[in-house]
Amino acid sequence: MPELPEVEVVKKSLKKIVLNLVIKNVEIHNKFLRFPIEVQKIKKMAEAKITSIKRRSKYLLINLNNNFTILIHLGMTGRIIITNSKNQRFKTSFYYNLNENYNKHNHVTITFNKKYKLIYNDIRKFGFIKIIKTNKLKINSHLKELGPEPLSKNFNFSYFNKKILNKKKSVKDLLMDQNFVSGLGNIYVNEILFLSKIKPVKKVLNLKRNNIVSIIKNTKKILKKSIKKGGSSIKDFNNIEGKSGNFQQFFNVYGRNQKKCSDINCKGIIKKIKQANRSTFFCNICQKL
DNA sequence: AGGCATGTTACAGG
DNA sequence: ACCTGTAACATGCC
Repeated sequence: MPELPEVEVVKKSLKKIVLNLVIKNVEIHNKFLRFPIEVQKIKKMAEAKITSIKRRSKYLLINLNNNFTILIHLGMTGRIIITNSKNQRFKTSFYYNLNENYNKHNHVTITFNKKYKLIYNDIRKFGFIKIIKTNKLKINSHLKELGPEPLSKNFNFSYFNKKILNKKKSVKDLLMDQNFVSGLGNIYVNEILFLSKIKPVKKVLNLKRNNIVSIIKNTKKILKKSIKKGGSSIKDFNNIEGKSGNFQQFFNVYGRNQKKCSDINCKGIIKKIKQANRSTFFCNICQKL
């Protein structure tokens, strides 16, 4: 579920609950995530206080007052569950199919003062948790090569135009490249290219000025709108107010194979193809090469 | 049963 | 050295 808007919503939710709490205990139920958890290292975070919570791309950074940062990536199915002293879940969490079985995918439990708990749950275990020296974050291998945040001023025409020189890849592959722009994923890239009326297989060297302008504009627009709607969820996702993210109902192409183009003036049909092993959805008429 | 899934990265080959 | 594409990771759903 998590692309930039979902991680941003999780970050905002976390800030409201766990900021300034003190870690009292860390339990590892299963250390074999994308990268094995360094058990001793993470256990040493006991007694540290959370001083700030940030997001970079799809990564969450939980800064502590002991000069360390907990770096979390949610992968495809990672979610964070926060419970209070009565083990009641705050409605802050990614969760889907939270049936009686869900807690078999709880991998890490961090207990705070007030008996609040942060549980890292991840079905497919593509996510990870690492402990990094805060002053080494800039040279961390996950973060150092990342392109600009799509919502920042650094993601602008001159940056885009300069970066695509001599590139042979398709515009979809470009936008998926976290070193070009960081935080977009398969859903939002498909949606951005629909709004920009550009065929995902179009080569970047064939992009016109107005294509670039339109991609940048639509990227910012759709991400902002999704964050405002509480993110999207193919399954269930609740934000701190207990409302589900419902941005998915605004999808124009993602998951709409063979359906009519959502532009009422267009007679097109949504097609599904594969690019770089990922599904691409586009309207066969209004998205042009 | 087989294909598919919101992500990243190690590796092979050019 | 760079660039590009592919496969792999693990689990569940349809």
